[in-house]
Amino acid sequence: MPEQSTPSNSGQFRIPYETRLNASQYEAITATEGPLLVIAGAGSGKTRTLTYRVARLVEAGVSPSGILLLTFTRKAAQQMLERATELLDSRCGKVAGGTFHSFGNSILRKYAPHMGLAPGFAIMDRADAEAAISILRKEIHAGPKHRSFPRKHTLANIFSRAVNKMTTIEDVVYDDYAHLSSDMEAIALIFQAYQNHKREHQLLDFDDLLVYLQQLLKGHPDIRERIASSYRYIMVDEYQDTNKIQAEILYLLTGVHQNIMVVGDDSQSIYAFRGANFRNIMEFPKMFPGTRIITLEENYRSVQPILNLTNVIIDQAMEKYSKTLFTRREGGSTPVLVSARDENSQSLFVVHKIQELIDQGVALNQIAVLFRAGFHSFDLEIELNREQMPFIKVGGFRFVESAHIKDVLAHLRVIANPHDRISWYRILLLINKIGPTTAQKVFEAIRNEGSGYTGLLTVNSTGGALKGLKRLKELFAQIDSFPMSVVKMGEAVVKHYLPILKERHDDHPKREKDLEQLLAIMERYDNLGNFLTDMALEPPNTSVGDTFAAESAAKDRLVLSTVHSAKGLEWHTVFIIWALDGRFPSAQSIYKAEDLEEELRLMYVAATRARENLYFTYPGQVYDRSVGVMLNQPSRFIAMVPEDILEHRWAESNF
DNA sequence: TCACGGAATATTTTT
DNA sequence: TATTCCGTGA
Repeated sequence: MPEQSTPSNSGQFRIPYETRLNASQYEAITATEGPLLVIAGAGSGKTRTLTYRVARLVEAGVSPSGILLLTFTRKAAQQMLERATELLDSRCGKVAGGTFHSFGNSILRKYAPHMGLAPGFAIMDRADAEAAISILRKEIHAGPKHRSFPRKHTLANIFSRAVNKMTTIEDVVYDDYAHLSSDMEAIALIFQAYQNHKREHQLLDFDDLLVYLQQLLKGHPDIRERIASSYRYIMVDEYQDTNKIQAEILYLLTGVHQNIMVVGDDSQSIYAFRGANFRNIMEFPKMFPGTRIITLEENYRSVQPILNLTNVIIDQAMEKYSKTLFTRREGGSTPVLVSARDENSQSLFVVHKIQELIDQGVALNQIAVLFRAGFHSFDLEIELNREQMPFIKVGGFRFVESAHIKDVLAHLRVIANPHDRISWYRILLLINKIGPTTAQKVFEAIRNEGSGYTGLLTVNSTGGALKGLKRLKELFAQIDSFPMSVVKMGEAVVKHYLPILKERHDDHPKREKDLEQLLAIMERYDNLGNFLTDMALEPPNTSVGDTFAAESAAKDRLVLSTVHSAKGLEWHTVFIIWALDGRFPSAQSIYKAEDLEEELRLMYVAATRARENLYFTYPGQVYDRSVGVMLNQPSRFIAMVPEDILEHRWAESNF
């Protein structure tokens, strides 16, 4: 019962919380009742605070299943709960934790019928959504064609933005895509068609998980009460990156008790493109009157010279809660800005410097190279391979997005949901002599059968497609004939798919290894639906290639990461490459103050990852064809920083 | 109806 | 830089 959880004497606790935390952190973990906002600067022990708070609540006797910890990735939640388990005991592992999306998923599975959904609804990832939009786009936009009608990718962005900001398609187009306003009607029509499509096929995209959850809570007071009272203590990490729907969900969830704690740093808000609004954090006290605010300003991560620089960076922001980080960590060297002749010389500089660091005894996995966009590391990856330096790449183009993985997943998805048109198309188009028209016909036959992929058997194929279709039929007949474990189904599909893989991709040995990895993951599942949901909702974050295998084992590898994927992490030494004006900030962001501001925060996030050493590098003389200019200036966020805070150097030309 | 080749074109970031 | 679009030949 809640009364138990507000003990005033710390004597009953086994863990000496007060000595393990600083005064502000301790205040944050003991203020368990009522709304609480923690403004936590970079490296100020945010994760530590959350972890200890979970442990203390559990130690105080709160039922673990009554605690909800919402984080940005499932991994973040897992790590915090593991850490809490180490601190206290295994009860902490029973705390409910995950992302807003995964929370939405689990609640909706339970209450699906109340929302007119089948409990077995499927989740569409971004690629699925775009594929569906593409089909609808062609149907609706069949009329007079002009070249600049938005692509599926742009349409998906517009739709998602409107949903996450809880506004209309019209508003989004006028505000953010003004050049498309002449296509307003068609865009709105496609959006309607997309919504209908999802409804008809029992499909939910990422945004729907939030929308349906919000509607469920809002429209069903009885259910809301039940859920709200089952989670007595709610904690939210990275609150600066939540959007309006998420804020509303929290509001609805905490109506009963108001025991909500959110942690965040407005200076680290970097997901506006996804509808996140850093003002959420400033509005929290208005949403929850009586909010207690605690600020964590002591930085435990970086040495003073690094903080000097990061403070200069963030001082350029127009709008922020003011806080100044300080550290007691002494020594450390001044961050360095390195000019390189071209991209390759930048890569060589980084490789060379890393070798130096290793010689000095720095572990490879304590070094990270960060960049604005996934492809910025291509050249460096080539050099790393040449030097046989092991690395793992996080962010950018991912494992599950690669064609061969998607192909295999599509086969599994139609087993789980025979009405999955997108996956059927994908499968059928893999077969020689089958194009869109034939695929359409086959799909109609399957749909008319109703009872699932047995409909495939009714297709009497003609012409060249015969052979391929026969193989496909055999595959499904085999899977259908007797119950199989998830991984056995996977093996059957892979066996069927291998000849196709070999024919279509000249680099098939590499891709074959990826498929083995996929099978290894499947072994952990005993339910196909759960496997597919996880692959959509929480796919492995690492990029393609054999690096993937090592996800669990903490191997000694260099980390390459997008800045977004580096959020919350830290390393001994950090390199920020492509710190070139026009790349970081990106060229398309410099026209809008808002966008530029987000780039600035992104640079701040990147720089605050470093504990001891921080290097910025940029290649001179890069031609940007999209803008038609030569880029040769360092990022405007650091260009004017004086030498005593940021040392300027040239990469030696013999690299 | 499919497959292929050339031209246009838009370019992060992620649940 | 790769994807996506569009026209042509089989």
